Amino acid sequence: MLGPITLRNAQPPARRDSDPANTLDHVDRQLLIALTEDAGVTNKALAGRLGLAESTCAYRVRALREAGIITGTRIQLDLALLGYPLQAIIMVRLGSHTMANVNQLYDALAATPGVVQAFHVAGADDFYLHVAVENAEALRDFVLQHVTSHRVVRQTETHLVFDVRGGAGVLTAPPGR
Amino acid sequence: MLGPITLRNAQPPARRDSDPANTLDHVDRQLLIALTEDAGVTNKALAGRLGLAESTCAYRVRALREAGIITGTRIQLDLALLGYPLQAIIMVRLGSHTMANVNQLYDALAATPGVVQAFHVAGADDFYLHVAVENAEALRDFVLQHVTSHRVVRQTETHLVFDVRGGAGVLTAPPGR
DNA sequence: TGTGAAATATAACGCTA
DNA sequence: TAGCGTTATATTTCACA
Repeated sequence: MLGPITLRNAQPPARRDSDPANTLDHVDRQLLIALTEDAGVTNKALAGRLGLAESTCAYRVRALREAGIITGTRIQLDLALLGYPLQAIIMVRLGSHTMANVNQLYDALAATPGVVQAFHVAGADDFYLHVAVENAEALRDFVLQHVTSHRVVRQTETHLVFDVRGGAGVLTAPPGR
Repeated sequence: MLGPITLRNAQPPARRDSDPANTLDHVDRQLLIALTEDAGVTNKALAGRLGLAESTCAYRVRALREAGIITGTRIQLDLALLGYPLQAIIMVRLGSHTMANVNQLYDALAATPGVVQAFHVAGADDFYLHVAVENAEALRDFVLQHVTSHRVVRQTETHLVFDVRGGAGVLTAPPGR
């Protein structure tokens, strides 16, 4: 695996400071695309796929991590197999929008078990919560116990999720190239 | 890295068939939590953290993959650093809901560059698209060129995303244990 | 970019409880 | 059946040319 990196002598990331996107060349882009499809690919396979030397490939991936472009790697779980087959988007609207209220609630909601992702958004609603639960009853309990129980929450709206898909992402069509 | 696996003789996943969630023991749970935090952790470190033998640790992770609980690993990208600092949720409502219409549009939207995630939902709206774009102009163009350009799309509503966070996930509080 | 050597990870095996 | 330790193989990492 292209694991944690500690650079000792070289200083690769200097190049992507002020305008990172424009310093990403075609090879970097291809690397990111390949790694987005499967982060578990070995350096050898990755190098072979792009026609790079293994040493070069490892170096560039390391540089992408150092530059902060790649922020980490996550596993993907089958939530249904884990016993949480029901997903929903819960839209949360506050009654009071002081900075403290908003931030505290955001922290609390994101830390609530069952929350897969939390969006802080502009507009009439304040947060969208993507949650996964065991069943309809658990969903009701989730909203009552962990969302509307917060004083600042004025209103919620729960939308059942039939399906979620990872999208194409941003890397398929180079922006300025 | 706990990479792609090709089992040759052993058949580990037999145990989690009919009721997978209930066969997940505490060790599996801890493994998934650790891997969710950082999928790039080495097997050695993972084994050490949980107090398992390395061989056992590797075996269990492999079994989780074989069972389909772990469906893959993805890298996380800093979208802003990549030149896409603006994120939005676009709610999409159709005018006609034939199965073919819905599925075709879902496919098309998910495959559109810039789409990070696509939700197919119940209710008045049909899809929520989480998108990342270069700037406000690109967002407008995205909606006009890639969403409302589809005939079946009756209405869209775009909500700016201030911030997204990964939530606590489903694994922090064991369900039946 | 390539090479080689050391460190590490993985897969497979046999043994134990 | 699950866990452990060992071995052989594969892979990564790092230093140097």
